[in-house]
Amino acid sequence: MPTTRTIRRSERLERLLCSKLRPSEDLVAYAAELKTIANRLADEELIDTKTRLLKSLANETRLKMLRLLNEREMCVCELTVALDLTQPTASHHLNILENMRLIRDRKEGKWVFYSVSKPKLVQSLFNFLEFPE
Amino acid sequence: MPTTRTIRRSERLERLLCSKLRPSEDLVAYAAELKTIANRLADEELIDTKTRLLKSLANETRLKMLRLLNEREMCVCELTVALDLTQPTASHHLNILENMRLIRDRKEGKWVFYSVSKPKLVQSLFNFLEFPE
DNA sequence: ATTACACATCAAAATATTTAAATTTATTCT
DNA sequence: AGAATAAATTTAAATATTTTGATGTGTAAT
Repeated sequence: MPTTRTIRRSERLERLLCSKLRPSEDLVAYAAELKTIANRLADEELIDTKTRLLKSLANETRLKMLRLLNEREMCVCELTVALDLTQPTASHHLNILENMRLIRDRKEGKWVFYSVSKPKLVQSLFNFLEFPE
Repeated sequence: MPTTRTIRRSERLERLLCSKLRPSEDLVAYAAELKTIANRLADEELIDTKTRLLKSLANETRLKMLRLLNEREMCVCELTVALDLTQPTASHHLNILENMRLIRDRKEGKWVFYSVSKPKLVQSLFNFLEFPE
């Protein structure tokens, strides 16, 4: 059953159609069309995957880490010095990047060295970020 | 004056240098080198700008909106129907995208129509997001 | 002028993210 | 085996983001 909100949205859409700013005159058909476009362009699973990728990147510390690791492999203690972080904070952010498979780790003795695991994907990100204007 | 945390970080870095896993043997010089690399690759202003851009994109609703608006101009009430949102929620997210200049608005009577304002930048984003693997 | 309306804005609650002290785990060295 | 130690994990507090009901603003129709 439709909620009050849904009804209110339909009423607004209907008044938009009455205004002739849109070709359609059939409220139900037009609402269905809008939802269909949304589903076609942005299916839930794809959007979820892409949003999680963007969320993992949308953080100053993680973006800096990715730039550093794109330059060369570093262990956690090097990253804490380079970026002025506590060790748990560094580990937390590294874990988020690693979960998204953007970086990988290599253990050597007591140290854990991180590096970019998908250089082409990371380059594609930097290309986007450097987009002019 | 250095904090306890800074001292602890330096001690770890010193032990890393003792392990010979890194060419440098000079703690102070190596710490300075790490910070220099960080600053060169990721100056604060650039990182802040890029992080704000990524944050504006790292949300399911806003990513869906951008895909829809990339297809065609829509007014707020169309977006609320397409994406099943309340009107204030839609306005809130549109405002965030508009603040980042990703979309723009055009007023017609009582309606406000939004569209992508930087198609090439948006295309560059979608290229990155569609990156294989 | 009054009313209706589309959308913006405010305010408060719900939810998610970030941070770091404390602790645990796993490795090395003696 | 025991001590030292790099990093991971846990936990809780601080901070930021998201959501929506209520209200404000500007436009258009009567």
